[in-house]
Amino acid sequence: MSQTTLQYERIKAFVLSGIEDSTWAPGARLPSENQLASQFSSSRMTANRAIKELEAEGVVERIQGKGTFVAPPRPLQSVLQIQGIDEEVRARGSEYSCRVIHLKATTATVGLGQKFQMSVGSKLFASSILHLENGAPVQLERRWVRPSIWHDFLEQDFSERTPHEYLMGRNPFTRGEHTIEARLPNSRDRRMLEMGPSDACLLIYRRTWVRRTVASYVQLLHPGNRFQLTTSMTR
Amino acid sequence: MSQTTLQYERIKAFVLSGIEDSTWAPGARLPSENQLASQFSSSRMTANRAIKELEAEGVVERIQGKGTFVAPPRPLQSVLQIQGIDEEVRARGSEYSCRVIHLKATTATVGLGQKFQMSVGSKLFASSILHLENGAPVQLERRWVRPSIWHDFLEQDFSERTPHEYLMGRNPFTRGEHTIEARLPNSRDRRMLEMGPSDACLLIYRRTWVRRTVASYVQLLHPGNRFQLTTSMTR
DNA sequence: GTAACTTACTTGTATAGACAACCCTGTACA
DNA sequence: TGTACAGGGTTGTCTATACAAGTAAGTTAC
Repeated sequence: MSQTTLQYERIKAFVLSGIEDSTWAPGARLPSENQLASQFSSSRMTANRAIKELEAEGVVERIQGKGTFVAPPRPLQSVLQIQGIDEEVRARGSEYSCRVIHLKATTATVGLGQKFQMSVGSKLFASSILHLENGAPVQLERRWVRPSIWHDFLEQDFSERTPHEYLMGRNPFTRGEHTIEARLPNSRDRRMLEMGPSDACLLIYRRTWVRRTVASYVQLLHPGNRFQLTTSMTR
Repeated sequence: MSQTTLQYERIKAFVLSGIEDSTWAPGARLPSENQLASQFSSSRMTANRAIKELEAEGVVERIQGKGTFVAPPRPLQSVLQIQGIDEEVRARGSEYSCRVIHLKATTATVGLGQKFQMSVGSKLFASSILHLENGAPVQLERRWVRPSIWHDFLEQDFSERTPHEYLMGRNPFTRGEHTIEARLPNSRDRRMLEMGPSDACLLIYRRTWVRRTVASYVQLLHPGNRFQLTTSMTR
């Protein structure tokens, strides 16, 4: 083993380059573990590790008894990182501030009851916060949380620490779901976000789970001319 | 090995359940491979496999010479699958149809030149297609592609096969980037999408790369009341 | 002709052992 | 006092082997 590079890395690189330069097209069968092992004078376990990692990376597919095949190209997946609006604003080099509109206990309406999978009238905590970038509103956040998960939600000072930060610190979400749509704001929200009469809103709904229970539901309202969502795609 | 479940799966389950019920908190040190191996009367390689898979799944972190530790919770990532609008419509059980507005050669404006990283006036192919769900417009697609990558773009019949399908079949994207915003449509687009005067648009810009060159740029215009983007989040 | 069996090859799992690379701590030495 | 070293524990890589399980094709028996 006087090789400077690792054995399994060399085998991975060999297979990968063969796929890159189309020596093996998608669906084509690759050399077996034994063939690779003898070609690189390694043990089968080392070839196995190399190919198994390529499988985990989605590059190849393996079928017991048949062989290893180049995986077909998969659809692109777009990833958008969910971080706090305050970090996002500061990351752009802008000054962040916020105004707490209200913070109170309330009861579940029909819509909220469905979202939380709880009966109408159950207790919920609600908050409404306006987030500003250099003094201009960029997000109106309406949030409902399940009291049993964050019982001291109402005692927080959200002008110091955003709800997002507080919730994540206490009980990190384990799952979430987004819905994004565009619409015109009602007159109250338009005034709040200081939007012109012909500006549209980007509206994001986010529902999060802690383990198996719905933990929070958020509506994020953005002025369309001052906010953009960007994501990047990879396979 | 008369166990019905696999050894490495049993070890993984053991460690995972310990993390789930907070026996080991984030940052805590897990038993070493040798300890796990003797506890499960397996070989160290089997314990190694179990823990290495947990590392690949992001559950634990390993430091050579020190040990294995419970990984801190990472930010949620939201994934939205990019598929053709036709598949999306059909997946909802609706009838898909489309109208090709135009399909022609054109030249790069200042904006397009920047997007494609090419000089103003360079040749580009352009298409404009209206996608309908049960006869109602759901997406107005304006697309520009680099001729050198898809030289027979203009000869395609996009009423038969969508541009997305054609492009992916010929030269699958290797990278992409999205921008999402909300705005009111101009009167021409509003007519085209059969939208009411108070309906907003969800506007998605998508730029894609094939290897290192910008390959296509798309504007997707959706009527806000007939279209929603949904995504799910995982760690 | 067809069904059952055999054989060869594939991947999947597991073992026992070896040495390397790295971290930490305690100890001996200057 | 401070530095160098040794030892023991940890993960990282690799070997050689074994058997199980699945696929495919050929062969035999009926």
